[in-house]
Amino acid sequence: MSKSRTPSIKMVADRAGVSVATVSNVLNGKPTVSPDFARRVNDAVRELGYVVDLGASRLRSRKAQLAGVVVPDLTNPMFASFVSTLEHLARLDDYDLVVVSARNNVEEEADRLRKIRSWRPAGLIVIPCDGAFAERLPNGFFAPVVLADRIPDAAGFDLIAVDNGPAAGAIAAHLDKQGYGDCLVLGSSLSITNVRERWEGVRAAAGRMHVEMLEIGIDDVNGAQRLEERLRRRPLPGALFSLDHGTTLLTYRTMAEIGLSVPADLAFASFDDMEWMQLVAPGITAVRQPIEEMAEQAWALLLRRMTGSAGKPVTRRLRCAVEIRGSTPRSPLEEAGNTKLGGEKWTLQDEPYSPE
Amino acid sequence: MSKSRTPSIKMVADRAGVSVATVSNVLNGKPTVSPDFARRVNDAVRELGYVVDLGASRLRSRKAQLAGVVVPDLTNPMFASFVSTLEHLARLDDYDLVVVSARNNVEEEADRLRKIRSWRPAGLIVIPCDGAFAERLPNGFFAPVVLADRIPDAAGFDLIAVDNGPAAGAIAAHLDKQGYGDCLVLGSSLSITNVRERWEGVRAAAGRMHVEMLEIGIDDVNGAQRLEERLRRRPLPGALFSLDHGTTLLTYRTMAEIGLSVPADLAFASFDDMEWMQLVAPGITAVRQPIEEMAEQAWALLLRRMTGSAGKPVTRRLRCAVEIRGSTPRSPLEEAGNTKLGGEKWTLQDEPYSPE
DNA sequence: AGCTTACAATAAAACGTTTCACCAGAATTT
DNA sequence: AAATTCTGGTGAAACGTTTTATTGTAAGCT
Repeated sequence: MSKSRTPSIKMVADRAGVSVATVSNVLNGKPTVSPDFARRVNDAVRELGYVVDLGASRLRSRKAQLAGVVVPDLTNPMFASFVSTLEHLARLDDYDLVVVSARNNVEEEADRLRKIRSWRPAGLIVIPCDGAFAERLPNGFFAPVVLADRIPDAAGFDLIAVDNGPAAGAIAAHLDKQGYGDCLVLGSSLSITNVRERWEGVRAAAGRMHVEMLEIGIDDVNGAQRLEERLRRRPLPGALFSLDHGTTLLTYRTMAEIGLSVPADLAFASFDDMEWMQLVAPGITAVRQPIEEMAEQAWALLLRRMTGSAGKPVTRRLRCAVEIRGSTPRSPLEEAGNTKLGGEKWTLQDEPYSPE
Repeated sequence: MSKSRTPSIKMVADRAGVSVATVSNVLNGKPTVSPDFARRVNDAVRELGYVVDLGASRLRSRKAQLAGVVVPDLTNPMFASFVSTLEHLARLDDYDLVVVSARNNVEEEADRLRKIRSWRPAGLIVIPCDGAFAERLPNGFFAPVVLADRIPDAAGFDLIAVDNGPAAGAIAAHLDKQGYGDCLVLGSSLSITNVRERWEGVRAAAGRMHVEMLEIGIDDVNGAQRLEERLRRRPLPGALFSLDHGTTLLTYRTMAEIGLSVPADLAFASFDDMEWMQLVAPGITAVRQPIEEMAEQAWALLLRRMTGSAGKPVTRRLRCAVEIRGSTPRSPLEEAGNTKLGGEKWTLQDEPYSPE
């Protein structure tokens, strides 16, 4: 047997009896090649099972067709579906994607960003771990960067996000209108800009309802304990509003462990709508983010930037939908048993949102 | 301003006043370099913000330090956490990962496999879409391949999977022992080898319980309709056992829409334990797969193969845990109200499993 | 018939690295 | 002091491509 290696363009050229340049021309669809030669090359390619070496190809041609994606956590279903959509879109435009997760860790994110430069991507889509993203971006990074979902402290970035404030405000207004006197707002950390925006949205729209915020961190045992203590103290708040996915999970589990029941003991709403929230009874009132659309817009924008469109940084806010379900019934004191699955769907009206 | 480009090793060499070779030696920690020169090089690297070009580096050194990962669907939480674990492990061993999703599509998987060769990975970890994986692996592929989770029809692959048969059998035995007379087993498709193994495990362990299988496909409206029709027909089966995540989701939602209640109308169990299954009331009896361990074993095995360990293909079966919860109470006819959240945990005994 | 144009194919340079062979000088041995 | 071995450093080749410039040949024009 021949000492087989993965075949190179040279081996193809030899086998087809042509020059390397001709093989390259055929493979890249250059028009100046006769049908006869093209056939011979294609045959050789097929017989050898040749595929181009991306590294070498990119090195020489200096065109990347490669984008990097950095997300805080792949196991979060929101981000997973964000990545999955991006992957699909990128493929349609003939781009490759290098995806990395920061595992909810700021230093790891910085590390990944440094590392991803080695790939020489033509652009980057990043969902940053927190607002201080700008500090972690390597200084000599030239490729365009589009941020998504989470809002950076510093200006000057392209940004595709959702209207956190108004959407959270819609939930607060809903709770207020239903007659809840006070609402305990829960979130991982106000250092995450989204959580901050949501909390501010709640305060702005709370009306007569008294609101209060409790930060419980990410995977933080102390935070979890503070939450449990609060839920064991009496009187309970009339409603709970959890501002992010991780917090919602923890809160809901804690309530179950303590034996609190929704909505009899308190109402419950969540930012981030997950699949199971319409499977539990009663369904959980939640803000649903247009995650696929976010991916689409982010990709479209990055693609424009990668193909040379200059211009001022763009900020776009996408509109969330609010799903009203059984966990926040009209009047918590009088009728506490509306456990109908699912619920009416209420969409934010189309009012313009102007960031900053 | 200088016409800045992303800095190359040559620019570093110029700035440090040394040769390119020396820069390379410093960067790769070659011992034969004086502290003084090393410092100068490191300074220049820092000032320029230089990072190596992975493509060029790999091209010349011919050592890849790169592995590919192909999963059927990133939005499936199981696979997402599989990938996330792999990513972490790979980083610890200084490997890069290229992750792609086949989006539950056999042709797309074939396409991705072809494409991923262009990266010249040193190895591949694949969770195949179905058993016919071998046909889709490009013929001239030399790097080692480790399959995970799903069992291929053809032999000759390294494989890390779970003990589908025994685990599913344990659920069937449990249902039988609880006195359910018949069980409708649901799954996406028997063309997925896991589903087949599980179904066979059920049949082998069903005892006196009558079992029947219904395939409902993946995102298949006809299948969904067949399921709904069956659930509207009377008499209902005593128990439902769903063999994969997607099917569980669909089934549970359909039951809710029809107005069937668990476990009053029928018992319900699932292969694949998801977070929400202990959040709903009653909790859902489920088989929990050791997904992180699967990733660990797959990586360890691939790493061995990539670093030259030859030898016969290895098959390893990991043991699943069975979580008994309120959805499959002891006696469905007499006591139909045990809706306690959570439940006792039952682990498979440590009997050897031989996959021939 | 001569002279330009157009075409098809190729040789060779280049991309950013790593590695190999080599070299000058210092340190050691004889 | 001459001969040898180390030592720390460098020039140039090589990796697998794409691209540019160049060649040889056939066709089109006076």
